[in-house]
Amino acid sequence: MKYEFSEIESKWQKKWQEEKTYACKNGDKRPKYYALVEFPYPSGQGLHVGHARPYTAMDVVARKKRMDGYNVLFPIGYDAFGLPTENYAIKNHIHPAKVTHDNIQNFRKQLQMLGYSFDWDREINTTDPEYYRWTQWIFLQLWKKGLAYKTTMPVNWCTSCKCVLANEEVVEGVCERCGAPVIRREKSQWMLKITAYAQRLIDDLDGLDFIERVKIQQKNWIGRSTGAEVDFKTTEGDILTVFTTRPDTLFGATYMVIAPEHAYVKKWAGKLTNSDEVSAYVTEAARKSDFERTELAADKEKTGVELKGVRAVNPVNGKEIPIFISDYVLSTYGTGAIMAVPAHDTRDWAFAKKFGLPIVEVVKGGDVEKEAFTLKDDTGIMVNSGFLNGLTVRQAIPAITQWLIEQGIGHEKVNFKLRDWVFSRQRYWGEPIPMVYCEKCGWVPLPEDQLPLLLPNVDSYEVTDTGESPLSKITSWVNTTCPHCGGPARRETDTMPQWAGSSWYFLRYMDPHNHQALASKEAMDYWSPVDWYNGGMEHTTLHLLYSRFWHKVLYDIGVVPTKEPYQRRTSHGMILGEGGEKMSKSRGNVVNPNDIVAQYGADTMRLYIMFIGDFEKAAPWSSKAVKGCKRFLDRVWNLADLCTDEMGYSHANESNIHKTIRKVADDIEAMKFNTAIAALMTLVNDFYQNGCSKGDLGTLLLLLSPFAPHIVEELWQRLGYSGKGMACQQPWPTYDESKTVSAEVKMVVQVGGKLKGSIIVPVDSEEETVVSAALAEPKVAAMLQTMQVVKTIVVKNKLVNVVMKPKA
RNA sequence: GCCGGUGUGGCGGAAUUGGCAGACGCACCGCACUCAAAAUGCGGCGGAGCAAUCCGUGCCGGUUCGAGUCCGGCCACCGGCACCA
Repeated sequence: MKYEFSEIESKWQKKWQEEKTYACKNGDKRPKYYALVEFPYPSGQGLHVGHARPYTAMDVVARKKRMDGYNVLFPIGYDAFGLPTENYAIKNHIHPAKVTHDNIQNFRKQLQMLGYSFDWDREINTTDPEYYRWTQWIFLQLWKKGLAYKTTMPVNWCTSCKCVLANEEVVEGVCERCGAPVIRREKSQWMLKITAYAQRLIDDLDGLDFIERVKIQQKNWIGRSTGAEVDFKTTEGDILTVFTTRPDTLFGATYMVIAPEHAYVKKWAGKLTNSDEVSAYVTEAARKSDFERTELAADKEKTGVELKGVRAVNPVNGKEIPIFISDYVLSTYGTGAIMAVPAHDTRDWAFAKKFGLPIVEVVKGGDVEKEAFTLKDDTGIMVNSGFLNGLTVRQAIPAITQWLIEQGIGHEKVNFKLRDWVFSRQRYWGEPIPMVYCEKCGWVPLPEDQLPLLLPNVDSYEVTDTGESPLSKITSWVNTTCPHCGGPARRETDTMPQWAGSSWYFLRYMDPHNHQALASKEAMDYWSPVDWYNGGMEHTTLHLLYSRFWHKVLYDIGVVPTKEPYQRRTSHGMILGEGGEKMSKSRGNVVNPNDIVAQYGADTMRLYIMFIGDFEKAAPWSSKAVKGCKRFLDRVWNLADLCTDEMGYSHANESNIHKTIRKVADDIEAMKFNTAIAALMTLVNDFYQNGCSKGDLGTLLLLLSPFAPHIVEELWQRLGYSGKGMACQQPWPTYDESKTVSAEVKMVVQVGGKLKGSIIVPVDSEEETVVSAALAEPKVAAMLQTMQVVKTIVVKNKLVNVVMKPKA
């Protein structure tokens, strides 16, 4: 009897489809478990082995949880709005909806080919008007809460996509998606006020089971820092406010710097004696792309111009100090102005050295002529600082802050690096923003009963030269009436970014066919929160942060029952090409899951992708190693012919079976899928060694079923177990703790920590018994001719270490 | 520069919480089966040595009866942030 994987796999996949084996029910009495994977973008290339790793992992988890007795929600859908589809549509003159539809067909087929236990009745698609109706609805709620606003500001403009990007989408000055340079451009944009949630996005991480690196990366991205705002009087009689995290160094502030974009540059323009030089610098700074700025930042070469004719006054000592403009000060952070303390800040130090400005040491502990002394702890003592002298930095910060408050010129202040989310995209294939502009009433939201605002058909999806969305050309759609006053008005023509639909999709799965709400209250109460969400690290500061933000807003307006959407977040490593480099079309090292399934079957594919290595780390694909997994399944298959008819456990394997039941369960929970499979392989090797009964094999099949469900169902049926139902519907085997240990144990004998041999003793033997057995061990006994025992260390059931010294 | 992570055989990787380094798999070698090969089964497989033994988890030092694991100091690579005051 041969293992015909291809027939077996289609047989069971068909049965699962027909019987809806993996459908789950809202409100079921069993405890719920919500396992989530990041839904794919249905690209034309189809499913990639990079998808198979996290999807298989969570499928294993979902299948295991069902066997543990949970009502498991394990859904899938498609994040289908986005640029590649639109670009493909433009090139081939096919409607993006058609492209999307075809790609989804292909993805669905591939996902089913791998035997994933998704509940296919809950499949969603972000481009479906019944779906994006609620994406638009959420936007309206954000508007009502004052969290959506339109403003003109310099934005990141991708020169190739001809589209605005969020800060999160710009990587090293280039577009994250296409790699083209990003320039800054003034544009009127919809913005979402994620900054209003900055503190809560940090604080609420505490109660979550996110892997630590995700928490840290999110915290760094949000970038909270505590300091003070300080007002400096100027010779113009106005006030220049700065933000500093080092108010303790105020006595060392020998000059000030403001960003080239700072409003005061214009305000003081008339007073400046070097206005030509200043405006030249401002123009030059504005001209620089983000890429050039980033490049220059790398070598830290400082540039700047003094604003001659205007000076500021240091409030602690009354000294007049110069004011510079320089692009090392960012207009978007703090107040866009700083007090420069060259002795204790490396950037200010470099600038001061270049421009010959005074460096005044106010914290003793370094050599400020050589480099800035920046430690912010108790290492340094305040000097040259009047009433602060003698204090440590940590003591000086509250002291000076108190003084600033008393003087009425400053206060404590918290700042974040996080900026508001640029939400407009000048493209066709996205959710229309349901807003209307009326000359009389301003921006007016579409009434909720007019949702969904359908994406109109256009003749051409080409981007316009002016950088406006293709929608702007459809005048019949753009021109409308104001929902407020009934007068003529224009629709917003920008669409939402791809992150919109994915910010709430996990809620729709809970109740995907609801026409009254994004999901019913009952459904959300039952399923919330997602118990385990696995996804890529690349989404940590984008999707994961955005969806936490939206969820908190929905929580605040009473729509969702929990503060946080996801209880546990884990992340998988990348699958690399055979040589260890990234898989890419250009390198020609892409592995297509279809080929692996055709050659070895879905079960081998699943098993290998889980066995390949540590789930959290990158792992190179090996076409040779795949065979090892196929060989293992062949060995399992052949056991059906070798096993005895006995229904219980055969004695020789019993303790190993109990141990393996525990190990596989523990390893799945800890994402150690590779060692879970190794344990199953060991057990199979034992079966070959010691023989196995039908009962042994039945248990092995149940343990294997989350990983290789098709072969398991087939063997389960052939062994005659089908009266109990399918293997995937069985409870997880139980183990007996007492049977995981054998009656006797091998203990290691060491002398001075070096391995000398081993002894077999009954479990939990007394120390004296163990020690005398150890001393009788031949090698140890031989050593005792010339040595004497100093002491012995016994680790229960593990080892004996005898410490010796030469006989006197 | 800052934050996080990782360094273990020819390769992918194991090793509760300081207790037999190299589980499991790949590759390779040997044996059985075969006319032969493949497949399969069984065995071997860190290095040096005939052996007893010695050496071995990126490098240098330390703590400990005992260190891949803990501490101090380096090096290399990967990921994130990057003039955030």
